[in-house]
Amino acid sequence: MGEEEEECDIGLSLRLGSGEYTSRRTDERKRQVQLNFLFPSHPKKEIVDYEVHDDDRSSSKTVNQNEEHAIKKDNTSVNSHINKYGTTRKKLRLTKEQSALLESSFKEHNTPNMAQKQELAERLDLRPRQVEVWFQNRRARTKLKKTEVDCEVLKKCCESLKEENRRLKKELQELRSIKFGLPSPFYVQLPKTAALTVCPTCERIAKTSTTDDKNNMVLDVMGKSNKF
DNA sequence: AGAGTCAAATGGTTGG
DNA sequence: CCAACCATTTGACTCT
Repeated sequence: MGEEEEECDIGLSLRLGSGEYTSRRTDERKRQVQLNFLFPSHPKKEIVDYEVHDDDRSSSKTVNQNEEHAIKKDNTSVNSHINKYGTTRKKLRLTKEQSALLESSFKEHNTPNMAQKQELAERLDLRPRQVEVWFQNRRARTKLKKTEVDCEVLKKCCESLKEENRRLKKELQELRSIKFGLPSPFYVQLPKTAALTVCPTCERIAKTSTTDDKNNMVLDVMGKSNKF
């Protein structure tokens, strides 16, 4: 019949023919290479999606388990959408109990070792891979949250620096008007700060790090210029 | 309907 | 080289 069905059949036969599971990545990669070799035009993503439902990551027990969780929540919520390869990807919703236990163990250590994952998986009636994925996603969420917080802090910091900048500019204006004995509204634009900080006679560069220093410097310059 | 959430998939990087 | 991790993407599901 249709091309889609043919692809599905091919997928099934390959899936059943997978060898002994050694490691997630190496096995996946071996299959990917094999599939890419056999079907160079086959969409990569969907081949892998299809394969993933096979190995130890989704034993028949766990598929039933996932369905059970979904059914518990809502009988109609089990998604039976069938993709073009005849496979389904059901959305697992962790129960409150599962989430709570995962959360509490995350607080203890956010990167559990293999034995800890295994133990958690047994306690939660999940696969170790699911526990691993949950911790990965959880770390990502923590990091995202931290980034958001950091961003807020930086925004506030930026705002206060802007405010400080405005304040210093205003202060500088006032100091310049003091120098020329003009009231603030009659402020006259002077050369840039650098010119102000250098004494015209001795060419001494003044220190301008504090308000007092600036005041002293201005008074110093004024004192010298009075002698002219 | 579409935006948001989150488990899962995928590919890249890295330390041992 | 490989296991473990991370960043990003996908897709199922929920909420408004």
